[in-house]
Amino acid sequence: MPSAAEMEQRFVAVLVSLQRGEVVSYGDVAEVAGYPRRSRAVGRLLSASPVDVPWWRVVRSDGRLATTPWSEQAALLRSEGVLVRGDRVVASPLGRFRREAAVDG
DNA sequence: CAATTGACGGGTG
DNA sequence: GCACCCGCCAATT
Repeated sequence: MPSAAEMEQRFVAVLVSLQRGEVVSYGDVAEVAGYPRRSRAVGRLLSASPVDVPWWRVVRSDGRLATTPWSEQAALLRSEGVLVRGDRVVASPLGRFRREAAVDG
């Protein structure tokens, strides 16, 4: 059984692999890292932000940004070409881990 | 050790 | 959209 540190290390590996304009959900990061249903652990890692990772490319599974209306996240995403309306990501491919686009005007 | 707390996710009405 | 509900799991109290 991998330790919690190992798990977080895997999370980081996935996070740093995200490309510019690529958006994924917390659950996606956990699953791709090999730890399904560890979405909360991903959020906890980012809340601690112990490492240099593109945290702004991680949103909720429904496309909403972080719990609080962090204007910075929206700004960073827009700077990468991601369409953001209010606290929601729209017309985003949600990275290479999500096929659905939930495209809406 | 029990309860609470989150940058979560899905379901129901 | 809103209000609740439950499951989940590491850290904190």
